[in-house]
Amino acid sequence: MTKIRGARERARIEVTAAIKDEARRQLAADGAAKLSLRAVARELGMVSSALYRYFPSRDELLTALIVDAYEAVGAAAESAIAPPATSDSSHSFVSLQHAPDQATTPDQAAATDGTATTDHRARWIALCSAVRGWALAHPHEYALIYGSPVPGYAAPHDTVVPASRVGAAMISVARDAHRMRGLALPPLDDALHDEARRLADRFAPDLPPSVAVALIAAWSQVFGLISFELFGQFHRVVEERDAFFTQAVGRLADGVGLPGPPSVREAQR
Amino acid sequence: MTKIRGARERARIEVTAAIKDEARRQLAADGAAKLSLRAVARELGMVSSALYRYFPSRDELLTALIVDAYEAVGAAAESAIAPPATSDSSHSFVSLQHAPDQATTPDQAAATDGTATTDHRARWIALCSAVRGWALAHPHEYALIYGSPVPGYAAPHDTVVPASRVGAAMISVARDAHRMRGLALPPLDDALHDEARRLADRFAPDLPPSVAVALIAAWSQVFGLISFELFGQFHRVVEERDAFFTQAVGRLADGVGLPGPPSVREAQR
DNA sequence: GTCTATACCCCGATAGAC
DNA sequence: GTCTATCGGGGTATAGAC
Repeated sequence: MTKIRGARERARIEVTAAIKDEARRQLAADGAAKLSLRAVARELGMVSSALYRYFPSRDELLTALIVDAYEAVGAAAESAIAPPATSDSSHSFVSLQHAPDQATTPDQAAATDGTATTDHRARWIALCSAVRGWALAHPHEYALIYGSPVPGYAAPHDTVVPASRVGAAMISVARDAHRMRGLALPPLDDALHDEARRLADRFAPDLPPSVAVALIAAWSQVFGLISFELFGQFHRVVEERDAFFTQAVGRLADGVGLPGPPSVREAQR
Repeated sequence: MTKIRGARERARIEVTAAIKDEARRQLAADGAAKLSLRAVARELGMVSSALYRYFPSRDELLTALIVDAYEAVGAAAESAIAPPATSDSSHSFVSLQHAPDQATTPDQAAATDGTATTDHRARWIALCSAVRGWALAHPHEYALIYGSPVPGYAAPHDTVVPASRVGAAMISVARDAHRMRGLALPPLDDALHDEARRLADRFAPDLPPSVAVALIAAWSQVFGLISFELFGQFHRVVEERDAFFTQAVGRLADGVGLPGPPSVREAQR
């Protein structure tokens, strides 16, 4: 299916990649709203009309960049929670190498060798740190998918599956914890009973409804932390950002029901 | 100081307001990155060069819009936590009327008549709901200040004080709770001891350091919830958004140490 | 699939008359 | 303070030759 058939196809794939690379470069300089086919073409030494053979419009190019970004951050999230290698087969190694840009923070490594009780929590923190690492490494692509919507651009349906990968990874961490009876049940407002059922049915059929609600909230809150850091709201406010982020997502893990080390529970109240 | 001196000044003020209004209208249509003085002038029946008498550049106009937006959302936040009227003086009434667009959610009204124990939590929820209400009513101005940074635009120092109003309001809720001994101490990672001290010294000198850290995290997480709702990530995911938001910020209140009703604590574990 | 040429739009900013 | 005119850029998209 993805097999390269001949020189023609190969060339097309390479040019397409070159166009997207240059477009990403321009994204960083001028933002998504001003992404222009002409400028991309100019920089590649092509003439603008030639680009239309690869992308039928500016919006299609934008869509390709958005999908790529969602796939990249999703891959970073997934590889951060990859099971600790069934064997050291080349397969799992490749999958780990798949997102070379992801940040491997010290905390992540430190947390990984914890006891079985803290394992799920460590995976959650590793996941969140990987997403943040990708975001810090690719701020403009992050802004493209998690920042303000691009005016006049309506995301086509192609984007919804890639967009769900990070959330799905979060759900799978909770699911694993639940399977191993390592999940505490978060409280749930009465007003959300129906919504919680619906959410669980639709996104996490094997999880308790209250966990589904807590997960969605935590999901948005992780990106709240990252967006504030990336968009400048933490400028001259938060300095030790690695530690701050790790503590914050650790507390979010509490909210989802992922157990923390005893020291945390002890300090409560 | 703000007294109108004559017809000339009055006219200038009115034209300035008209320009900003039209600019806000265009913000909604095309986004901040494409805000153009020419288009504003065209729509107002002026010629583009005339605008330069009011705003020396496009960026100055953008700055004015940003400051206005921060002031508006700050005012909404502040009036949501206004003390329950020392008397029914016209002053406090005016201050409450100052942000007519803020959402007064049912939850907010319901929570307000709780016991003294839940009072601080209710104020927190009211504050967050007011911010969300303003955001839903002014999505493009919200995107302007809390969305992706405008490419090529560097925020001048004039924006930092207005930008801090919502955060300051949150701090004041926690401060009031602390004064009345209604604040539980959140846990704090060892790695954050210094940072926590610094944050408390700088932004909330009368609050315990661990609360300062928790507040900053909660601050960013509230906007994470709002941004995900506004920027479309909750599309076909979260349906009952009022209730969802209220539950989520209620749980954030727990994280900051603002006491919740007994039912919540009971359900924990 | 790439090229030239073209139609028809947009912008920020300034000079200088009134 | 508003106007006309202008400089010097930018853009999307298509037609039609090669």
